[in-house]
Amino acid sequence: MGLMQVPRRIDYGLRAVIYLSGQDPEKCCSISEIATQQGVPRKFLEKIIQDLVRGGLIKSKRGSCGGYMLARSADAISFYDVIEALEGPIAVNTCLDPHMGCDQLPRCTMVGVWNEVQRKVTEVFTRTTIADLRQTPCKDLRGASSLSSAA
Amino acid sequence: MGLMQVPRRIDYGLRAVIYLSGQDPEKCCSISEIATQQGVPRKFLEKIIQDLVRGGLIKSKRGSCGGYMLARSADAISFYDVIEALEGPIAVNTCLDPHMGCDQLPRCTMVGVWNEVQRKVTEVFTRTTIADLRQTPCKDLRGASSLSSAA
DNA sequence: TAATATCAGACTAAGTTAGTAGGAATCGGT
DNA sequence: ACCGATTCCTACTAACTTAGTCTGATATTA
Repeated sequence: MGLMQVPRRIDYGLRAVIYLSGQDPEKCCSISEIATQQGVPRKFLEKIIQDLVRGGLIKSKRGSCGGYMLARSADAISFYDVIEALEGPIAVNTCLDPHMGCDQLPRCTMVGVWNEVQRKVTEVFTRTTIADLRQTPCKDLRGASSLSSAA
Repeated sequence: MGLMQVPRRIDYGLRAVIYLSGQDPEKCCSISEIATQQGVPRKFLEKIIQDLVRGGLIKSKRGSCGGYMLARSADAISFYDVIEALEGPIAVNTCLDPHMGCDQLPRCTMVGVWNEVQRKVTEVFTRTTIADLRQTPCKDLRGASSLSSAA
């Protein structure tokens, strides 16, 4: 079910970052707090957040009263930053993966399409920042989008 | 490797349909012909093409001198038609899947983003027809796209 | 030093993907 | 009527990925 579907890791990671963006910037939030607030399995979230720490998006403080906070302001963190820190670059088809390339390139006519899709997806994710997502009500967005996509 | 990557099935299925679109519309092409011409494992392609037959995109003729041909003209078959026949509808995140929905909807702020991405991807795939892909040289497309995306 | 947290790595169970194998049904030509 | 070519159908498998869990080490504060 669900072609081109984003993995749970990314959904969870984004939720965590969004949650942190809504907290006092000086406050440290523990894994348990984030996990319960966002409804994400605690141990799983722990690993995800580690990747975000290594990726430099989140700062951590160890020990008692430790926890996590954003490494920079929410409007300087894009959706794409989170996605890339967790799963690496987007590659809609293997032929766009710089490591592999297209085996039958001269005759292939699809690369242009994959490229266009990838560019559009990347554009949205790059343009959207975590700050954009803080307070927007969801019901309106969803109704509007699905109606306009149906039209 | 490769977030949001399209499965091989779809790549192979598209190649087959594109190949058929380049043949005489009355000619029946066998699996072996398509497979060797497009460099796709034969038995695997067999199953994929079956799905396209069931989806009504390809007509088949059994028996000796049998084979496959497009069920309708190439400009009436979109990329999306092939994709959907092989893998069902696109759902960028589970919360967009009508069966599941979003568990934490009132507080969720991401649905709008997923929706926008999905709409754009779907738009490209719906707009592009198999006929568009027949003769376009690939090198030009690729060079142009990657340059403009880098800019 | 005790409690509380992050950090690190191995492990697992279930599902998906990419294919293979073997054969039954069907058709054209002789 | 038969033979060869081909589609059609079902079951199977090996490798990989995903979504977690478990155990424990390390660092910090009180």
